[in-house]
Amino acid sequence: MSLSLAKVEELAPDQGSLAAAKKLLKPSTWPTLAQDGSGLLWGECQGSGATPYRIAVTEADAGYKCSCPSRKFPCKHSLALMWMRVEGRVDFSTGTPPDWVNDWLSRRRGPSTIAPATGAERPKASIAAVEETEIAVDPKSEARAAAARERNRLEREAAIANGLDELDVWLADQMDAGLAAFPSKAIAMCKVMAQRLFDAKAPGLAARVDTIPARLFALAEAARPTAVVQELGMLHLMAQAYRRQELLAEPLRHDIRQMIGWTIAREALLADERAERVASTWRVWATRSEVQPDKLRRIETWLHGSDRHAVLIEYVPVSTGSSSSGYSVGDTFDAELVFYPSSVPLRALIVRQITGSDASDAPLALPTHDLDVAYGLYEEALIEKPWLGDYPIMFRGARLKRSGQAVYLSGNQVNLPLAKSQSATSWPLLQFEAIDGIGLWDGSELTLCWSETALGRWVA
DNA sequence: CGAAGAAGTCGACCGGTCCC
DNA sequence: GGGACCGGTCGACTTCTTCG
Repeated sequence: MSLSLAKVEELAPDQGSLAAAKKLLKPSTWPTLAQDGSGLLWGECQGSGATPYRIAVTEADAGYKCSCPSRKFPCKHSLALMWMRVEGRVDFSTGTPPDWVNDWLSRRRGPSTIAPATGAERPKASIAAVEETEIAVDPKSEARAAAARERNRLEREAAIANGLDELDVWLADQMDAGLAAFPSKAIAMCKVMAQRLFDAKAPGLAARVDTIPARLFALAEAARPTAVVQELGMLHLMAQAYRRQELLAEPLRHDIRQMIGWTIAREALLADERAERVASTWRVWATRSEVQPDKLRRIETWLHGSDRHAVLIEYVPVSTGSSSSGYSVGDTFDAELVFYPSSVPLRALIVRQITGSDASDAPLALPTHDLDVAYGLYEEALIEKPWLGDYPIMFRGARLKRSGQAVYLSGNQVNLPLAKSQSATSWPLLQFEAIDGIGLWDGSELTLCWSETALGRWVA
C-alpha cells in the first residue's frame, strides 16, 4: 500500500511545508476533491489567486502534480491532498478523471522518478512536530486576540465617555427646566436617555435611568420631589465616579464599573486568585424572584454564614417559565463561595458545594446586636458604597409598630418603615414586645424576611 | 531589476456562548 | 431575550522570494 502519514512526512521537503499543508486540510479550501476508485486522486485548491490550483496524486507510488508555482516539491497543496486522503475524515467524490488529470498521467514519467530519499541529510519533517509547533504558534494569535480585546475595550470606553457627557447635558437640562416638573414627563424623558446610554454601551446605567419613573411613582406624591433630587444626584455621582475611577480604591472601582455595565465573567471570577473566598455553613434566609423590564427573571438567594451575608443571583428568561433557584428559605448547606469584588461584597458564586441543601428547622444564627446597631452597620456600608441597593438588616429585640396605614420596625432610636406590601401580612407580629429577625433595607423601606418570636418563626 | 505569486499580517466578519 | 464577547475564518494588503 501506498500513502500513510509517515509517507507524507517523508515526502515533505521541510517542516514549513507540512505546517502550510496542515492549514489546507479543511474541505472549504477545496472546491473539488475526487478520486477514480483505483488510487488516483485529484482536487482543486483555492489559493490566494482567482483560479484554484489543480492537484493530482497517485496513491500507489505517491506521485503528485500541482499547478501552483511553488518551487517546493511536493508543494503544500499536494501534501495536503495526500494528508486528507490518509486521514480519511474528508469525503472524496468518485468520478472519472478530468482532462487535466489524464493529461498529466499521459505525460508522466514512470513511478521510479521518485528519488528515494535524498532526504538522508535533510532534517526529517514530522507531523507530530506540526502539532507541537501549533502550540508554540499560539502565543502569537494569543497576542493578536489580546490586541483585539484591548481595541474593543478602548472603543467601549470611548462610547461610555460620550454617553456620560450626554448624561451630563441631560441632567443640566433637567435642572434648567426645574425638577418640580420632572415626574410628569419622566417616563418619556428617561426612556430616551436610557436608550442613549444603552447605545453608549453603558447598559447598567441605562437600566437605572430606565427604572427611575417606576421608583418615583411607587412613592407618595409628596415624597417625589426629594426622590427626584436623589435619583438625579446619584446619576451625577456615578458619572463623576466613573470618570475618576483611577483615583478610587480597587473595590470601589469594581463597583462603579459594574454599575455602569461592565461584567465579570463567571470563569474569570472563579479563576481570580485575589477574589475573596469563604467556606462556611450557609443558611438561606430569603429568596426573591423579580421580572426585569428586559424580560429576564432575576432570582436572588440570600445567605447567612460565618457572621456575614451573601447573595446568589441568577437570571432566567421569563419564557422558560422557571421562577425558582432550587433553594428554599430555611435550607442549609456547606459550600465555598467566591465574592464578586466590591467595597461591600455581597454577590457571590458557589465555587464548590460540599453538602446538598437540606431543609432545617434550626433557628437563624442571629447576632447579639439590636436594630440601632444593625442600622449603623448599614450606614457604614453606605459610606463604602453610595449606590448600595438592598442591604441585609439583622437584629434582635426590635418591635413592630403601626402608625395609620404604615407599619414600622422600631429599635431604641431607629424606626424603619416596612414595605407597603407587608403591612397586612406582618400584622401578627404587632403583638410581640420584641422580635428578632432579618430583612432587606433598600434605603426607603424594609422588607422583613424572617422573624423569630416568642410564639415561633414568621417567614415572609 | 522587475514581475509574479507565495506567504505572512491584520482587520472585518460571523456564529456560538456567556452574562445580565 | 438580546447584546457583548470570543475564537475561527476570510480576504485585502504587504512583504518576501525567486527567476528571467
